[in-house]
Amino acid sequence: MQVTQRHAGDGSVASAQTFTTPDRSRDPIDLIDAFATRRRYRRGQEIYGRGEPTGTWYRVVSGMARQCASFSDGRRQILAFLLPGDFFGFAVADQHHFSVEAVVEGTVIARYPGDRVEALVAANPGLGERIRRMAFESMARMQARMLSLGRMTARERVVSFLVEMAGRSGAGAAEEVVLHMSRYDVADYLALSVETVSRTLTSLRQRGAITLANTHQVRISDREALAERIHGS
Amino acid sequence: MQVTQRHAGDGSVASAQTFTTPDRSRDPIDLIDAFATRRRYRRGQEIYGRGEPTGTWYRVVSGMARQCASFSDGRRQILAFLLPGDFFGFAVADQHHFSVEAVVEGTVIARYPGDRVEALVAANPGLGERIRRMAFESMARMQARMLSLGRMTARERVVSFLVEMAGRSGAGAAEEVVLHMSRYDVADYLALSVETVSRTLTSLRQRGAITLANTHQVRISDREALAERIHGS
DNA sequence: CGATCTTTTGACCCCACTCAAGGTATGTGG
DNA sequence: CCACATACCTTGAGTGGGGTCAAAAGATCG
Repeated sequence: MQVTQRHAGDGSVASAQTFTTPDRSRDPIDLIDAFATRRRYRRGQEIYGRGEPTGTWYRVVSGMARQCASFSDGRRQILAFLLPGDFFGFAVADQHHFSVEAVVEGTVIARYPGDRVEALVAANPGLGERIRRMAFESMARMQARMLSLGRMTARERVVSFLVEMAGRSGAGAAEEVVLHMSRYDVADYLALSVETVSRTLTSLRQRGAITLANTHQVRISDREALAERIHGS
Repeated sequence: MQVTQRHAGDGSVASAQTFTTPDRSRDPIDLIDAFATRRRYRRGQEIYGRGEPTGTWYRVVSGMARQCASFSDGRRQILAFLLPGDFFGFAVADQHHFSVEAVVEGTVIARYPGDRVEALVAANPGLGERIRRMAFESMARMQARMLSLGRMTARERVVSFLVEMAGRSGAGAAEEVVLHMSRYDVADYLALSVETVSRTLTSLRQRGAITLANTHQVRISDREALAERIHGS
């Protein structure tokens, strides 16, 4: 059975928080793993949907997820791609406003009961500090995205997406990027049409800025050429 | 002396956090007022700029501020309008990536030394919880803005802006909105051109959805007519 | 009351979207 | 293992929403 990727959601618009954890041992965040449960998801499968009650924390263990908001007319905006180590799902409201779905087959997600996290935080100030820190980092990332969505051209968005993914996936700024998500996902992340994403990648390849080993393996062959297409600062 | 409103920044692109406090007494956040200092700002005056060191918390006492990112080529994106009660300026990085400027003459800002806030949080878990809550609320608001910037038409953005401002300024959802900021600010908040903002407001007025007492006083005369232009959910 | 900034409106244009069609992966069932 | 179905991806042609350029009227302020 084929799981539909495009429009797999149920017409959701959501609200949940996401942030990344750097990997150092003795990290207070690992305390919460004491009461984690894990679950495996298929490609496109929903981890939670719009309207579901909040109160659970989640962390990507392996694979990848997308947090998305969908209009009833089909328009979709991916608010974030969630990579291993990323937390998501905490909200102040009592219902989720945005859904989260697995992007790759076999994505594993850890779940943490919200009340037990809170109890642990109350007893452990270092954990609270850690969570605040993650929240602030997540906010900074969202602000950068608002810039991108609001004031960058199609090419600038695609370039900064490639650079972002290169920086997040590999250790440091690798030149080889594997885009596990579809062009549709990229388009809805960057608020462009699929066709524009495809055309822009083709154009970057023709200009020698990138090389495409196959559809999902991008090599940044000329970082200068890429960078020069992002104006200002 | 006239302070330039447009392009008042120094070519900034920034990173700071913002969130609102609801007003209930016995709010743990008020503990930090013990070591607040206040300052008054002129219209367009910078509260802090891109590149300035972080380590201070801020709260709008009265007036209004804007957090903005500017490209060297003149493109600007306003990330947030900061109203009385809103906190801003906290960041994980050691330098601000985005500047904050006063929007209205005589805006008063309270400043709190970051290390003293942290010390207080360490001694008072309720305060930490409160800050985390504000951060999550801020994140939810940013996610809604990403939707707006990414997937809404010009009219939808203007409409949701008016509704947002009506909800934030008055108590509840007042029908009378006073836009203290310029059309340029609105445009850069919604990632539109000034002309498009102006044209859209004119169009909404002609359709009877809003009434303009003067340039900055908007009355939502037909909320239905407004709402029907925001598709889906 | 002149200078500067803000707002509006008009004319025109272009970047990115839509529509369309063909090619390429990917996966499932026989 | 192959055939078929169902995505997913790319490219082309044409269109349109919102941007740019221009100009004039309206605010605001020293």
